[in-house]
Amino acid sequence: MTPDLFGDENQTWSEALCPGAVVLRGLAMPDEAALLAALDDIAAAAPFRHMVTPGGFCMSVAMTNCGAYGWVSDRGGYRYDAADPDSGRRWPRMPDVFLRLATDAAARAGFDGFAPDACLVNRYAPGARLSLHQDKNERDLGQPIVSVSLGLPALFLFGGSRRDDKPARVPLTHGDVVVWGGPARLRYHGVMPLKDGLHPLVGGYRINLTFRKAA
DNA sequence: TAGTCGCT
DNA sequence: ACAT
Repeated sequence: MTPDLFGDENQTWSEALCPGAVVLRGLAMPDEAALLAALDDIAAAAPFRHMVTPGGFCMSVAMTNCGAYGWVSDRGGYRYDAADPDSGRRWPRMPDVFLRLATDAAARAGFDGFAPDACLVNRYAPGARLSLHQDKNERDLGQPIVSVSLGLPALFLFGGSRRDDKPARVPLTHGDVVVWGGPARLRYHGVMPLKDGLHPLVGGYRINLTFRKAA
């Protein structure tokens, strides 16, 4: 199934057209205040930073992590590391409110037993973007990806298994959760440059929580 | 190619 | 295309 079949820009995808991928719109967040407070605690312990790609470019998205493992990038490549390279300390533990949200969303998307040990926290300021890429540094590709959107809206690009497959354009906003796994696990994805705005709870940013089973 | 840049 |  190719992403072309999704059709027009504003058309939402469906499980029927994209096996293994689900968008949960406005997922109920039982304790949104606790979620955002936990986010602040993580950023205080492991500050957002702009990582460098193997090509030597500074990423526009600012990142931090929580959980047993964190995704890091430098001139040596991409990898998961139990320690924050900036501090040498372990990443902050994954808050229970994060874990519940991720496992509930995965279960609702048909992936029972998801037990993430890594949560990459991406912060998009206006103009920040992520070019098309695959998540393939995880040990067990049988485990899905759970992506939680907070704050400003963004246009998510969901492509095929080849870089030159035309991506579907999926608008995502605060409270949306995308889950992909199984046949969709290695699909290319990215985010268009963020537009300016102000979210009442999050401010002038989009925050994305990406849950993975890294090890 | 988790990048950027330049030309059609 | 470029360069990692």
